[in-house]
Amino acid sequence: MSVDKKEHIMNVAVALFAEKGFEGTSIRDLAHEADVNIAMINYYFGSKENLFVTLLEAKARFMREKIDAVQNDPSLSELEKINQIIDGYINRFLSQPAFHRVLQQELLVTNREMLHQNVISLFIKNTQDVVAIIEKGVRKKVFKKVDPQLLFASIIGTINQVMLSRNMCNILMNNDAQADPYQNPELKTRLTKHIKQMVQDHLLIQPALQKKK
Amino acid sequence: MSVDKKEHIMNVAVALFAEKGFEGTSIRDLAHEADVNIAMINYYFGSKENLFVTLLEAKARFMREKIDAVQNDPSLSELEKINQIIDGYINRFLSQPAFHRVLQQELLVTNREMLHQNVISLFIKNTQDVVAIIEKGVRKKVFKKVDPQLLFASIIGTINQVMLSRNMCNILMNNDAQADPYQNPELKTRLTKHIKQMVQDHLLIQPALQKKK
DNA sequence: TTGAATTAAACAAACGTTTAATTAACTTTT
DNA sequence: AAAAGTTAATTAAACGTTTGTTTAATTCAA
Repeated sequence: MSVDKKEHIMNVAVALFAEKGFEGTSIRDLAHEADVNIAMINYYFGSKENLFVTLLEAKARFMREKIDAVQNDPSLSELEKINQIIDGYINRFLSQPAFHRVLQQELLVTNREMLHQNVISLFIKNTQDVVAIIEKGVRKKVFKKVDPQLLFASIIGTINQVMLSRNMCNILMNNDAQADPYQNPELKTRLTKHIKQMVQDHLLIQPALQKKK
Repeated sequence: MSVDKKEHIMNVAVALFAEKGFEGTSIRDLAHEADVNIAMINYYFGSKENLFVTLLEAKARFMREKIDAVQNDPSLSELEKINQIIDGYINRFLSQPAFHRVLQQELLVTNREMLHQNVISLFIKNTQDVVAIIEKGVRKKVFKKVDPQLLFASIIGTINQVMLSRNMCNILMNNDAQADPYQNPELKTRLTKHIKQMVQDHLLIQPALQKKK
């Protein structure tokens, strides 16, 4: 019963933080939206900031699995690994747009230093892993000599750009303004196809291979 | 005297909003940091929200020039136009990191609807123009059949990704943690080279042309 | 002397948090 | 199995701050 309620509060909190930001969301808002007493939030989480940290830690665990699995699979070529990582990111980001929004906000705002560092450390490991895969491909001469860090930035940045604003995404996708683009399976299809094609064009030495679709 | 002071307040406001967010910055903070009386902010701008709008409108004017100029230049090829637009975005974003951060925050937070719409409308026109250039290149068969909207998202998204967090950018660039990466000319060089190369690889039909560096 | 610029002080409202009292849910004792 | 005891969950109310904004008085410049 108590665990359910805690989780319920956290889910409402993600939605509100995503919409209004951390500072913009009051505990009274949150309590009202979650239909619990104001005091319950401090009772469960100690403080508003602690609720945020708890929330981050709980959700962030699900973020590392894919890359770990891909990295240690010897049967995959470097390009296949990159492609699977692209799939992984698209799936993860699109399936939790509210949480993703909260993370992005925390990256942009630098005055809550501890939270900021927490979020950044989530990204560092992933960056290093992906960069390592690209560099291996370059050494093997299956990839051109690219800028691995910035190519990673392009992959993530493309998805992030689409996730920046529901409104802007609808304009990009030619949807009507009220729609939720992240529920639309076409977005995932287009995103996946575009990013993979772009990365492949940029990485592969023999363009002939590209035709083997 | 009064114009100088107004501008001074706006400059301090951009810096504070960028660091702490709009809700996270109090008028007292701002007044103290700008070394003016608390009442002066409402005296000049009417309200905190109005200060924000004024700030947006004042800074956003500088954002449209480049694309307008490029778009109507008949001497440029489509690829040259794209390349110049890439230069334009990189220069603009890197030269005003604080303001850029404020814009991004406003895109992520959706509860101040009017401001949100204001920021979005800045991007729409640019998106449409760039998409039109790409589509023209595709019709002329100098470009492959790409996804113009998402390619634009990749260009902007790559720069945005690097601008997300000073801290994360330093990790990407192998700088020490305290440095200001946006002052480092190497970032601009790397970004420009990477994005242009990637876009070119993705767009151009004849890969032989790429070697003509 | 008139109007704008500037100030310190005060305003109500909203903020995160805490308190003290009450209810609910188990444990232990009889 | 009922009663007593114990801990946890929940509540309304209040706490002291801080918030954005306004007022009324004062200084400054033309």
